[in-house]
Amino acid sequence: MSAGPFALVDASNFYVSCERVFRPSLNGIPVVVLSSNDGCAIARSNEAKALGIKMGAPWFEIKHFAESAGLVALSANFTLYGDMSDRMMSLAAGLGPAQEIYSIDESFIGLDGVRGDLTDRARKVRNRILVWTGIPCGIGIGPTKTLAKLANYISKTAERKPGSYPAELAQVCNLGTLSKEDLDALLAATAVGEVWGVGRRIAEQLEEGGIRTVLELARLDPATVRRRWSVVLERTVRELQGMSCVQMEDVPAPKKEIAYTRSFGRLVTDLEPLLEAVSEYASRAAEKLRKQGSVAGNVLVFAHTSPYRPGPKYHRSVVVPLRRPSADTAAIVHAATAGIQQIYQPGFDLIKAGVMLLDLAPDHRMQGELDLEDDGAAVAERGRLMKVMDGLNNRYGKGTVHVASSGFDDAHRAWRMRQERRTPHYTTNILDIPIARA
DNA sequence: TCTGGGGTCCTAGGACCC
DNA sequence: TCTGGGGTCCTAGGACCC
Repeated sequence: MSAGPFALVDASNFYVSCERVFRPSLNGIPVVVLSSNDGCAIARSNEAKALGIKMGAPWFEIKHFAESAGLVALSANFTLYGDMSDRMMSLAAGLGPAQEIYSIDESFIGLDGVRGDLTDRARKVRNRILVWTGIPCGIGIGPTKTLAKLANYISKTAERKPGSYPAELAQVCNLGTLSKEDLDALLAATAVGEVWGVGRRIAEQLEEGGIRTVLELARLDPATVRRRWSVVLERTVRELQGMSCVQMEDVPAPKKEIAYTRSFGRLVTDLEPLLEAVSEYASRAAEKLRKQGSVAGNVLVFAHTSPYRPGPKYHRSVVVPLRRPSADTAAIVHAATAGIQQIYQPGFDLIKAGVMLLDLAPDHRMQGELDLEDDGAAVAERGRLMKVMDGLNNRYGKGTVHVASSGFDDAHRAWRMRQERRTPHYTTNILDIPIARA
C-alpha cells in the first residue's frame, strides 16, 4: 500500500489533443469532439471553452459557431483515444513507483519514497509525454488524492486562464512545497464545486450554507459534515485537511456490472428492429464480459423514449435471471430478447435501449475441466465456440461473426448510430496510417 | 430535425425473520 | 382498547465520477 504524496497526471482536453496530433491544422482553433450519434460535445479545446461551449452541450445548439467562429466538430474516435491513452499511461508511470489508471486520460501516481525535487521530476515527465506522444497534460501533487486532484485543476486553470492563479503553478502544481499561507490563499481562491467528490447538488447545498470556497469547506468539522451530508463528504473534508483517506488502487478491480447501451440513429417503434438492436447490444456486452473473464447471473434490458421530446413517455426495464451464470452470447442474447419482448409496448417512439449484465462472478471453469453438470460437455463446447468467435472478431474486425438475430441488412438497420465526422484509426489500422509526403 | 455512455457507492425503506 | 425490537437482505433512487 502506498501512502502520500500523490500526483495526478491528467491530459488537457484529451480527445481533442489526440485529434490534433494527427491533424496539426486543428491547433489554435476551436474544436469539439461529439458523443455517439454526434449528439453533444464531450471534449472541447481551450478555444471552444472560451466560446462558452459547455461540457455536454448539444451539437445543434452550438453548430452556429462553425460558421461564426470556425468551430470544427469531430465524431468520437475511441479506438484512437484508447491507443493514445496506453502510450501516455506508460510514460506517466515513470513518475513514481505506483500507478492507478483512473480514467482514459488520467492516472494517480504514488510518490511514496521518491527522492529529490518532485516538482522538477514532474516537469520532466510532463515534457516527455508531450514530446513522445504529442499530448499536453497537467500534473498536480499533494499529500492526499483529493489535494492532488485539486492541484491538477489549478495547474490546468493557471495555464488556460492567465491571472487566475500564480503563473508558476501552470502545468505542474505541487501543493506540498507551499507555505500554509500560500496554500490557504489558493484554497480560498477556488470554488467549492471544483473539489473531487463535490458535484452540482452538494455544491448548491454548501453555498446555501455560506460555504463557497475550498478553504471554507476544508475548515468544517468532519463530524458535522457526516451528520449533515454523508460519510463520503466527510472523507473529502478530511482529505482536504491533509489526512489521506483514499488509497491507491494499483490493480484494477473487476467490474461489478457491464453495460452496453446506445441511443438509436433513428427513432424505433416496431418490435423487430428493437429486437435486432437488443441482440447486438447483448452480444457486445457478452464480449466485454468474456474479456474480463467473468460470468453474469442476471441480464437487465431496458428501453425508453426521449426525455426531451414531447409525446407519450415510456421507460421500462426488466431483469432476466440466467439459468446458470454464463458468458455465452447465445444465452445472454436469449435472455435479453425475451426480456424486451416482455416489456415491449407498441406505439412509442423509442430513442434508446440497453443491456446490462449484473451479478458478475469470476469464470472459474477452466477449459477441459470435468463438469459434472448433465450438460457439461455442451457447456465446454460453447466455451470453445465463444473463443473462436472472439478470435475472429478481434482479428478481422468487430461484427465479422455475429448472432443472426442482430440482423444482416445494414440498410434496414437504421437504429445504428450515426457518426459522420470520424477521423481514421491512425494508430491501430495499417490502412489508416498517416503518410508523410516529401 | 438535432440532447452520450459507463461506472461506483451510499442511503432509505420495505420485506422478512426471530 | 390494545399492536416490540432488532437484525439482515434487497432494491430503487440519488449523487458522484470520467
